[in-house]
Amino acid sequence: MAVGLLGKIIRHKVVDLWLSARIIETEAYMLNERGSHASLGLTPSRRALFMEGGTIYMYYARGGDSLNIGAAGPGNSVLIKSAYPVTDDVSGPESLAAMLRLNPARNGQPRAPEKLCAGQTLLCRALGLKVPEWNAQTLDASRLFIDDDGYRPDNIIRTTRLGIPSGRDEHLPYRFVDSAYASCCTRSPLGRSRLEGEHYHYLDTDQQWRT
DNA sequence: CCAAAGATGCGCT
DNA sequence: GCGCATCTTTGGG
Repeated sequence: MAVGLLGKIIRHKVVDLWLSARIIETEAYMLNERGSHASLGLTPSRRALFMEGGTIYMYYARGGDSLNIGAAGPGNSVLIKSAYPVTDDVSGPESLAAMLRLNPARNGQPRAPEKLCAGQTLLCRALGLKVPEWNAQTLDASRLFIDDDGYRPDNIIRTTRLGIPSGRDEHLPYRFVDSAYASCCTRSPLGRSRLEGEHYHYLDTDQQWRT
């Protein structure tokens, strides 16, 4: 599911505008694995992780709102980590302008489009997604949904998730990035001194096709 | 009630 | 790559 969401467009309606962004980076989290919130057990703030597949789980990460979509099976979910703003027939220039206003840089200046949704909390800010409004809710074609315009990533990078402390299954290769947008994700996996085969892999075409 | 710990972001080097 | 701001959740006293 984390791979399948790459390239899809997430759309959120704010007042009378659809705000849209293409998903370029995702991470998978599983119930039976130490990196996930679900593995910490069922509490009121984590209840959405144990609801029906498709339920939205939002939580605060270091002060900002973060978006997950529940997968099949209790406790499994996909964290939407970064995206790239989309302007098309549904979201015109005024939608992009609204996103820029919702997520200005710290100094108040507008961000470059490449940086507007380059992180899990930045994405939520740009799309106007808030924990109190969307946690434990379901997708809704009239307000928030995942769209498919036919785009498919040519190459997908598979690597380890960010921010997982050691001893918490930090080695699991559950982070996925559309390589065409690698420079616009949370942190590029393709830095100098990052080696293909050691720090990251490209997903087999075979594996990509199956998803 | 308080301290500590995050599935982070930013600015600086 | 590192330090620091940030703010909610959680668990212990």
